[in-house]
Amino acid sequence: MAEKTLDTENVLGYNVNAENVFEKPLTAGVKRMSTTIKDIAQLLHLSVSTVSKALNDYPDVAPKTKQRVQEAARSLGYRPNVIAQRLQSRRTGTLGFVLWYGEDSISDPLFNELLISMLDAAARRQYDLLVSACPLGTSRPAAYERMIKTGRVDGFILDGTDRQDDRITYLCREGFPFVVFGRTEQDIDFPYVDVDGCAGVRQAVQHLIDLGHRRIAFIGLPSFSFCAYDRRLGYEAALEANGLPLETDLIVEVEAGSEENGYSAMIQLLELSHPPTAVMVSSDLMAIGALRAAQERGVTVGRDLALIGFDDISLAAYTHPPLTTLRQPMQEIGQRLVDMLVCLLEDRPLPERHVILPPPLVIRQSSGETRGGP
Amino acid sequence: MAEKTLDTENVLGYNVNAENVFEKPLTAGVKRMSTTIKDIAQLLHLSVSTVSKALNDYPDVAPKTKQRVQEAARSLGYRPNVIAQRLQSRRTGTLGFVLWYGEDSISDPLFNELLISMLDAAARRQYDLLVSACPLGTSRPAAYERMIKTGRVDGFILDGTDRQDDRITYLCREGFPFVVFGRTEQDIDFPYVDVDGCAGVRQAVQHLIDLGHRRIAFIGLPSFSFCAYDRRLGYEAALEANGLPLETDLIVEVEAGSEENGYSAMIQLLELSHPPTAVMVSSDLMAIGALRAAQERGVTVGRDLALIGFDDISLAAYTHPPLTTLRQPMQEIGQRLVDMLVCLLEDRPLPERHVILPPPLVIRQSSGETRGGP
DNA sequence: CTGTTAGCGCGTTCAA
DNA sequence: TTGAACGCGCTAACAG
Repeated sequence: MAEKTLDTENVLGYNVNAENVFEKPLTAGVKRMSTTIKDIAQLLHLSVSTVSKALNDYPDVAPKTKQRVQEAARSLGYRPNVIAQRLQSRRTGTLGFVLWYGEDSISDPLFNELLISMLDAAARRQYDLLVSACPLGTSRPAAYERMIKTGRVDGFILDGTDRQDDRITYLCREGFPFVVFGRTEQDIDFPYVDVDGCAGVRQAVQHLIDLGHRRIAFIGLPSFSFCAYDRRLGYEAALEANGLPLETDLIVEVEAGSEENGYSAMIQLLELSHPPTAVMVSSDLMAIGALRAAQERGVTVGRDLALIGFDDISLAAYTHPPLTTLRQPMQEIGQRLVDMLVCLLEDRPLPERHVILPPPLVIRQSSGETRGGP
Repeated sequence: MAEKTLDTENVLGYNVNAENVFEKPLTAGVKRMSTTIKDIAQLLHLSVSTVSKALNDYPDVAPKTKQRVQEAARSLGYRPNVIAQRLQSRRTGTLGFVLWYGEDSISDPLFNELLISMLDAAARRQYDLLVSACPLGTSRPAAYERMIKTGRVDGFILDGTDRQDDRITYLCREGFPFVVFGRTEQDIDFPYVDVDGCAGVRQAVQHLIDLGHRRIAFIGLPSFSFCAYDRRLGYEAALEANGLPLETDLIVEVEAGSEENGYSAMIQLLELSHPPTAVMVSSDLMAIGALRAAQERGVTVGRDLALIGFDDISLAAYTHPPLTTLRQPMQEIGQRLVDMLVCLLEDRPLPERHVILPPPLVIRQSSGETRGGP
């Protein structure tokens, strides 16, 4: 959202973030498209309530009328108006997802997969998914509060947790249903699905150690993010378990997981007087940047340098060399998030309140072959 | 959506696509969260309608009461219930977007940008965007029909048009509002935004010709897709304008714009007895695959071979060598689509009914420097 | 200026 | 077994 290429400008001079508490009512433009229960009732000389009951398969309707009604409905192409159903039932049948975007997170390659799997699972459960995009930097609880107060959604799916996450504090206090992709360090219990970044990275780094590496660097994300911190812990744990020293020179923390940041972090590592022989990178996009940096400096990844990423984005298999990485099973994650939230909303017991999935280590060529001693 | 990793399976055995015309009503679980107009009315000993009018700034309310009401509303954190507003106004305030996904289109890198810009523009106009994911292969008009009949949306945004597009035929016949990213060859007039793929590719190929290339290949998408065909026309036009022959050997059409397909198309071209010296590729993702193929075969892109992509995805700047490409201004496209549809919905005149944006040629290293004759 | 009445389309009492 | 009456929360027409 950097550039303002559009010439139509802020057409109404409308400022969404202003203290404009009262959204103006939707104006005019009435159009009738679909058939209603009333139409069927009139056609069949029945009462509206009988038709309604027939359509919803109530037991106290004569089988004959039930059939007549359903046939009429079918032939008229009747579909119940969800807005009316929602008002009546006081349930929106809608799951909310707020997409927090910054300059960099716009092209997050995993988001597509998460979105599609959530949409798919939601549709299967007869729910809509309402996605709302908000720029990072605005108050986060406020965005959720608005959706709650205006009655748009029944519950939320959150992702990208911070170690201390104000959204979770807020939603818990409100008692509004939600599930989370990710964990926090807060002393609050909430339902979540997460990938075990710590164990995954630990396994990956162990793999590097087993290959003979001793100077292993780490390129990570800002440690206020839970998963960033979690992954880093895995890195530290692996070193410690193998009696290797933790050298601060070898740890680079960047602001966002972009290609460019991976590139410059790698340059920084390569310029060290005693550069690492292996690098664990917290995201594939950054790993691709790191790959480019190495290539530019004449360092052959997979031979002179071992590199492991995180995510297993679709391109990871096609880099040069193909990227060893930890795979995030986004399909399963999205599906489970939706299933859990729907359980919550329908007062069904949750099979598992906390799901932690292991990210499988996908070994390709970037981590190289076994090598000699240090 | 290839794998079925989830063990919870089809929990209810519910089949969305079945002839299940009547969605079961949303069950139980009533919860009161927000304050209503009624609450304010009771608190202030006023009638509901007066409060409503005060909130909506009607002229026929005493300034004093208006202020009292607005203050009460503010302090109670009142937000109008959008569901009720929608039922009343018979407008959903919601734009619909159906995301058609296949195996490959899941990781379409441009979709993120389109989505965010649409969400952003919609929010600015006080509209929600309802995204619905449907697998390719199911009836397309049916998906839109369902959203219309159930009263979920006021209008649609379509993308990825075919030269003959059944969705457009359907929506036109229904007289339901929609705008399109892309054009068709049908004899129907509808509002659209599109990128001039023909002119863009023509310019790109001309650039290659100006660099001295004479054997220029084309890797394209299936020609039932409008933009695929459009781009190919640009390729052919450029050749013809320069008196170059059209050689069918040099044209490869793949099924989808994946990295792998770009790779194998490129391999096919390189194995020709008389391979091309330049290749115009219809998408960046495919161009990245083509890059890999060239590299693998020891062909140095930017020197031995010129390569141009299409899209300007964020990674295009970071390939090796950086990719010359035609940039699709997704921000502007998404914004314009939303603005146009909102105009339609609010019966405001459309500034432009047909918008065709030129895709700027972004010259990087993959197209190489000027070279000698053929 | 305010309040009463009506209705958006639906599901759900409770009488008949 | 059917239908009449009510309410979800809101806006809108009309009386007072």
